[in-house]
Amino acid sequence: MSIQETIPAMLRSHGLRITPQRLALAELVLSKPTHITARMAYETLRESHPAISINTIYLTLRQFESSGLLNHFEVNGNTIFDSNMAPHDHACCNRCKAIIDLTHQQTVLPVSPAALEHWHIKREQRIWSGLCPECRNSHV
Amino acid sequence: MSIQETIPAMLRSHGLRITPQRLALAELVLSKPTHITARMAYETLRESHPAISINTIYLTLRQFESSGLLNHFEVNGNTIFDSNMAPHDHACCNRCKAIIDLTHQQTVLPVSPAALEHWHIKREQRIWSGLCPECRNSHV
DNA sequence: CCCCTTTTAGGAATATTTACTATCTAGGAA
DNA sequence: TTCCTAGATAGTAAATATTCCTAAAAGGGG
Repeated sequence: MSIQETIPAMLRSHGLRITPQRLALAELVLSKPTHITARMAYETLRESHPAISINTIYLTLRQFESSGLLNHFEVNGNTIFDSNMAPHDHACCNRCKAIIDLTHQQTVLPVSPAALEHWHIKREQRIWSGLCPECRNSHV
Repeated sequence: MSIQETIPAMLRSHGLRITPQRLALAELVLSKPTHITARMAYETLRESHPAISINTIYLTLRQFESSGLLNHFEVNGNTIFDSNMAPHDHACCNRCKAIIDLTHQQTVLPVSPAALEHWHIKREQRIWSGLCPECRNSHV
């Protein structure tokens, strides 16, 4: 999300109508860098929008992604939607499922390999997986 | 799969009993570097083992992975089992779903970031996604 | 305020993966 | 070789995730 751009303005600038459901979902996931599943978003939004449908959640998340407002990745059987659009990588704990961001300064610059020169690459993702410090220390 | 090691010997050395189902699956996925889904393995093995259960496929693939004979990754909604145990990365076409291997010589050496120094990292994966040359050129 | 197009909710369909369980079998022991 | 037991399998059902379909509702430009 661009600095100083309101959520309604952001939706409008991507040609998306302002609806209560869309606004609520955008505020939940787009107002700050967030990792969330469709199910988690659904459970959260049901508190304020009891009639909201999970179908709408999926549809709207896909729209946000097509509009370049979100990315998603899949790990440990979950589809995670990520509103941090700055280039970064992830580390995932296989036990507690925690996911942390790693900036490219923390890793190394990604280099598109020569073997992909005729591809049209949209995205590069890197995932480190294993046990986070807490899970590593709690009994194996 | 170690060079010159037979499939039965490989199963035995990992404490896995030799059964017709397990042998067939091992020959399908472990005898050469392979990308395969559980469903694809099931459909293939049904030809030679009509009564085989997809349950067995899932169970056995998980056993192979626990034994260090396989890895898996998730992309485009599919869980891909990969018997190439040499360090490598992947490129996936979002349209035709093709998946190619990229050796680390083709990319850059992965470096475990300092932020992960207290983690117990088991695996690092990198996925480039977009359109492969063929899909890129066929009409958008 | 009207109208058209988009959006939504809800139900159903599909696909994937796991759980449960009774039966079967591989392979070591006798 | 035969017996025995732990491990393996098939089948069914269940849990979960995701998409499809459709009628009804609603946003927002004119």
